[in-house]
Amino acid sequence: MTDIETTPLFRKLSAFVSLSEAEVTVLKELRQRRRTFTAGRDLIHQGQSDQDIYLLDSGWVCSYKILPDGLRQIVDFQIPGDFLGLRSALLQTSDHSVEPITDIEVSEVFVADLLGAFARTPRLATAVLWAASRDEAMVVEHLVNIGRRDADVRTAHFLLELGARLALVGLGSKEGFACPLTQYHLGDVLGLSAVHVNRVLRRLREGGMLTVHKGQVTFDNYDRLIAFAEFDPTYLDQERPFLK
Amino acid sequence: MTDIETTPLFRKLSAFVSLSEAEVTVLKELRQRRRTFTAGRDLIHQGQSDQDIYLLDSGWVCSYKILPDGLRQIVDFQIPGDFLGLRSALLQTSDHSVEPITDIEVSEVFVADLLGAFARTPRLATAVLWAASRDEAMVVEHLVNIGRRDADVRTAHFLLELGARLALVGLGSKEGFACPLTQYHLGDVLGLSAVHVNRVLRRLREGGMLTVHKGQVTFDNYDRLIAFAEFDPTYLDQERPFLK
DNA sequence: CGGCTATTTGAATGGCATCAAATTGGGTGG
DNA sequence: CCACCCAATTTGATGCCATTCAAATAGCCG
Repeated sequence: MTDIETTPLFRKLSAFVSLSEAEVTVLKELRQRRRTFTAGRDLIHQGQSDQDIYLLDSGWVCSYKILPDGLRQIVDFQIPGDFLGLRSALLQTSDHSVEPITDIEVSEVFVADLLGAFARTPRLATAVLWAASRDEAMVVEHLVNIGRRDADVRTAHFLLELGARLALVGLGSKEGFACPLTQYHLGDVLGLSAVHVNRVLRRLREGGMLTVHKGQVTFDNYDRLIAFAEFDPTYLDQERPFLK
Repeated sequence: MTDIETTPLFRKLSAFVSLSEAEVTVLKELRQRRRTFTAGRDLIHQGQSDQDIYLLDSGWVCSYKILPDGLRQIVDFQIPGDFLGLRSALLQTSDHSVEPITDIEVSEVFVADLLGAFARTPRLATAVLWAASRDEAMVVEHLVNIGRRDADVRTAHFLLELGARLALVGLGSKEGFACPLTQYHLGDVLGLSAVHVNRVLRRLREGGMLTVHKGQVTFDNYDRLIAFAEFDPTYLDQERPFLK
């Protein structure tokens, strides 16, 4: 296993709380078996109970819900350093499914171990609560996006936000980012049909704002794009650890 | 102050973890000044930083975001026992505003006290993490509702879910519940115009499913309604404490 | 009773979905 | 290396759901 201080989870939690030697050790011991999953095969099924928690080491996954009529809504994408199934474990039953978009590597974490770690190192519990709050803030922004913005602004805003998240872990910049999502994925996350996503992307491209092509999102004019999308670029910033 | 064991927060956390005598004492000591706010005046402003946390004792509030063009999206309603501003405090700046819908009573909780309580009684931290997960699950369900259901089903589903939440704290039943929301509130929470909400409510009424009148939501035919709304009535159930 | 807010209804517009079909491109096996 | 296949992308045509604008009615409070 690589040195923990370079892992995405450590980097993420460090943004909130300066972890002590002992806390890092606890964090390290949480990780059990390393596992890999292939793209497209669900890791967690809606309705499943008592499944384990995973920590995403590499690759992309999405959490989604399926409605009775087969429509799908993607709630969020997870990138390295994110927990998979933490909420499901706490609530004892999964309210959503989780599907790998690319092949992924995860570390298994046992629920009992995690709760034990919280008991022994409370600052870790607070740090995980912080991370959960950050996830919730992203879902909330997503909700507003779907509820109140039209398709063009919504799409631009979503891609900017995804780029900002990826930039935080070194996987993107103002130029753009590598993106394995299809137009079907984009439709399901944006609450649009894939056909309409295609038209939206064409308008954004012809407006000189962004291009999506061959697994690459390119911001052609970053400043015009953030103005158009009403995007707040400071949104995900976390400049200083909160808990000393 | 009333006996803590009858407070909504205690009832809620007890659904997840059996609290010890010592933990109850800590919970009791968290509550500082009791304050009241009048309907319509924001308690927390979008963009504000370093504000305190409140615990809602009575009344209804909503959390919302305002877009640059003035459109509003209500993210969630809070009812007694819910924290206000917990996420904002952890993230150090508020990504949303909070407005009382009715006159409300809150207890002030200092951030430092709460973090201190987590350090001394880790089970409390886990319980609050559980409560936060439950809140996130509700936001996720709301997201799916807006993203993928048409206006009629969306509205029916939302009112059923609100009724279920209220039933958990003794404020509603299969018959219906008292509801201070206007059609503007419903529009802003459902991502619809108030005018269209009116038409939707008429269709639901004429379909014999539910009636909204004079601050009262009445489920005229509960079974037909849950079938129509694709509502899972077990959704918020929490039958047994998870942490012994 | 007057004034305000919330509700209700109508008519016209438009954004997005749906259905259908053509085209592109990557991957695979012969 | 080419032929083929399948998935993803692209474009057109049509219809509907929800918005917007407008105005009337109902209900509540001072």
